[in-house]
Amino acid sequence: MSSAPPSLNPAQLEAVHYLGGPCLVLAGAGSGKTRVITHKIARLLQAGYEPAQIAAITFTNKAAAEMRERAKQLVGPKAAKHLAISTFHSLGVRFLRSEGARLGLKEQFSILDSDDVLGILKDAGGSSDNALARSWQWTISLWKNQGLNSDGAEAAACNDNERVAARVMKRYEERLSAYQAVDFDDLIGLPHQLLLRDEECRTKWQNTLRYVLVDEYQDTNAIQYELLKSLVGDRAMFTAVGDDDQSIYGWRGATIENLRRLPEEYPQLKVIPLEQNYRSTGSILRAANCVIANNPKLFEKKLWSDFGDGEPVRVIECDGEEHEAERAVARIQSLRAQGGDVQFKDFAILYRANHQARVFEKALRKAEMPYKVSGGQSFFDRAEIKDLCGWLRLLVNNDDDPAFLRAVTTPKRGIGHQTLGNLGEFAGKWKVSLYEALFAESLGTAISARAIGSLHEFGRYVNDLEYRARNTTGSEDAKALLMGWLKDIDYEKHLYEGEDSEKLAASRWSNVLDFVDWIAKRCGGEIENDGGLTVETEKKSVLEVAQTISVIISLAERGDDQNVITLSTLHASKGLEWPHVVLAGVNEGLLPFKSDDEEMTPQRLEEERRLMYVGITRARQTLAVNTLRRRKKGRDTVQAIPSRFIKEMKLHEVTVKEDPREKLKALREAAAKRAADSAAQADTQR
DNA sequence: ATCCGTATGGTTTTT
DNA sequence: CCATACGGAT
Repeated sequence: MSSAPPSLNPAQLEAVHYLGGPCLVLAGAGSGKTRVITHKIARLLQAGYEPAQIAAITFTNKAAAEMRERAKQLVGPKAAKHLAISTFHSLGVRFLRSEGARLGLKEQFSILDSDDVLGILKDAGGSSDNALARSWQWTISLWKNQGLNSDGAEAAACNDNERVAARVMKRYEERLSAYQAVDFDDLIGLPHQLLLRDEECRTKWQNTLRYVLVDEYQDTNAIQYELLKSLVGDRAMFTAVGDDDQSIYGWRGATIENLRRLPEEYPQLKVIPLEQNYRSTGSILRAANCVIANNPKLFEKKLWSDFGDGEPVRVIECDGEEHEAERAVARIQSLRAQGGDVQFKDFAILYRANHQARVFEKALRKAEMPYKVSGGQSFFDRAEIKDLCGWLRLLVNNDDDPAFLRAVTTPKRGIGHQTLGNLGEFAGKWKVSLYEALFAESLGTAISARAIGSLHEFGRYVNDLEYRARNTTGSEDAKALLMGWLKDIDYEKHLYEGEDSEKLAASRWSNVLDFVDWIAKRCGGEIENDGGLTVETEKKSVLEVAQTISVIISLAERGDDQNVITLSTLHASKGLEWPHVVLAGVNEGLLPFKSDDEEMTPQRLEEERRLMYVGITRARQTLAVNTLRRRKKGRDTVQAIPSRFIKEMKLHEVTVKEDPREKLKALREAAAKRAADSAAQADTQR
């Protein structure tokens, strides 16, 4: 974290204490926005609001958890516990759990993730083509975010593809309601619809959440804005915190229109810019300001800090990708060699596109330096692992409906959406889980005898497996049990049938085997040779291990405490900071990114520039900007020109009007580093 | 028509 | 490196 000042600065104070009406805090990078939000929460409590009446909305679970943690330190655990700090989506879940009945949704509805949705769309649209199904998913999501249902979409469809998508959407809607399931878009869209049309409900919620704070406001999309508006009502007691210069999710539907509209729709809006930065040196901030100055401004804002100039921003010219990676490695080594307490975790290498990570990974491995690639999809996100986790979750908790749906359909066992729809309806009527409904006496009234047969068979199998999982301990037996299970459900065959490429299916199967080993190992009982001592680890049942999987996953996904170099996309780096940052591949075509088939509009370029701005402002002490002289394009290497953003940083037009002694010191250090750098570089080139 | 091989080229992603 | 696209072969 940045070194926080002992007290709030005047702008922060104003933002915290203004409770009189709608408020927009323009929080520049590193300006202490989380601090403002948490202090404002404390201020609201002081002003007489109940914790449960204060909502703070973020975009990611991680941000929400962090916010709650920070609030806890300020207002104490008791109050913090009741604060409504959550993501847009989990607020939607909470809303629908309590109000869903008004929409015919049972309390225990299921939430589908995007893989689930893809599967349903392929099924509903009768296509096994992933790309096609994904394009439907994309189109449908866009429609939903405009507030359209399938009828509206049908009318709005302007070409054949869209008309097909609209028809698929119709069937998709039917499936969702039959399964008593919603997708991520519904978590925002349905509450919005309900608030709009049900006055009683609207009043109730406006009285429940009396003050709303929104973090990363520049990332909201059109429907989130509408939801917010109906949530705060005419009283308009809210604070939006955001930075138009860090809006980098336009391609995902986020719109800075929402920032433009705010002062128009709320003329009494209080706008407070936070311009003092507590993160970066003067050189870094100057470069950032210069770059962003090329964008038309929505609100005037200029970052400054009183840390002094620090190291100048360095532009590093490289021959090609490999050379760039070598130089980055050399740079890290030389900065560490300079002494001080420079850790691996103090470094980040940031790039535009994921594939750029490869070369760096290779170079870091070669230099035996530890690193992590953030943003790369986790082992547990793979479809095959999610399938198996679905089964395990069902064993742990029979009433986990999404897990039930996943397990009952993987692999296909003659239980189709018709049957599941009926089962879902039945379960909804009697307010029981799908699994419970399975064994109900009166199920015969809702479902054909044949289907009941398959369902009962499935239920008995799950029951039996659960029993065995509970009573199997030790890794040997556990492995046998798990392999037996996979054989029973014929999962390997399922993989090979579901995948047209044999190679891919084989790699999926090998992931499955890894997963089995991973669980089995945790069941213990193995004789381990630990430093000459023979230790028999404690035995656990398969079911016990299954119970802890979600915890283990969340632990594995974190790992912020590890002392490793971070490799990350610029997008994923937003909100984070490192003492030393390397921006990789800052060349025309890559950053700003230019695709062959899409035109570079001014808006596009502006978003790319904001991306550059985000990258620059991640750095606390040193920033290196890499350019390539040649870059790989497919087979051959082509000439590459430095990004226009480099010129925009105006690194050479700097007139330093700081303490001359500071300047001298900086120069000396820079010279020393250059020497060390080129020495290290010469080394690696040997 | 379908399948397999090689060629080609490559954004960004949370819920 | 991996996914998709397209062309040649069956």
